Order: sequence, then C-alpha cells, then structure tokens
Amino acid sequence: MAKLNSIKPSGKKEEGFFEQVYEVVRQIPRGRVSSYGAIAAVLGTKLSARMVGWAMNGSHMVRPKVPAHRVVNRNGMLTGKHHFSPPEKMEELLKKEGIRVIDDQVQDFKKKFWNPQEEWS
DNA sequence: ACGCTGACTATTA
DNA sequence: CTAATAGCCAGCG
Repeated sequence: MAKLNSIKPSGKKEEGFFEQVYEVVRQIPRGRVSSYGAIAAVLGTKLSARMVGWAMNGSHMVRPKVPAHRVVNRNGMLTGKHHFSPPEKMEELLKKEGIRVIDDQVQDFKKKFWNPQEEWS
C-alpha cells in the first residue's frame, strides 16, 4: 500500500480540478452512468482519465455527496466499486436506479451512457 | 524541487 | 481473442 492519504482536505479549499469533477458527476441524472474518459474530456484532461478517478477518491468526503457510483470505466465495469463503503453498495445503488449490473459490469452501458458534454457547455 | 502513485484509456505483442 | 505496456495530469512527501 503506497500512500493511504493521497488526498487530504486540510482545511484548505481544494479548488481546482477536483471540484470540477464533482460538479460534472453531480450532473449525472438518475438511471444514467458516465465514464471517466467522458468527464475527463469535459475537463480537458481526456488524455488522462486517471485524474478523474483520483478526484473521485475525495468525492467520498466531499459535500454534497457525489454519485461516484454512476461513474464507471470505459468498459462499463465498476472498477471503483472497491473504493465504496461497502463496495457492494455501488452496484446496489445502480440497480435501484434501474441499471442492470451483472458481474460488476453495467448492462446496456452504451445505452445508459450519459455524455457530460451534452449538458456541459 | 523531484519522484511516486493512481477508481483510466488506447495501442502493441 | 487476451495480456502487457506506455502515456497522461495533478497532488503529496
């Protein structure tokens, strides 16, 4: 385990890349899912979707809560489900939203895919 | 200031 | 078809 902290909100306002990601993810409507690459593209870092996922790391403590469970990888796989608490909560939430999740994979992901660029001018 | 890590993505073997 | 590697950007020690 490398660093357990990674992101630490030490009272300082983390204004920047993170808040941007949170905003976009919060725009995701219920019953829809998005991908890191798509969000990254809106932020301008489409070449590095890693930053998006990393930002999500802080989404857990960010207020208001960020629907990170609606964000999956390009394959529709719940790669970040292990970062939830508990991880099974992610697919459970998605299922409740009407999204079919089988084997950590979003069914009809392409159909449920929500493009942030559409809502994000 | 330099280096490392990271919930990804695309390309090459 | 599956597996492995490279590229990417931003924050923290």
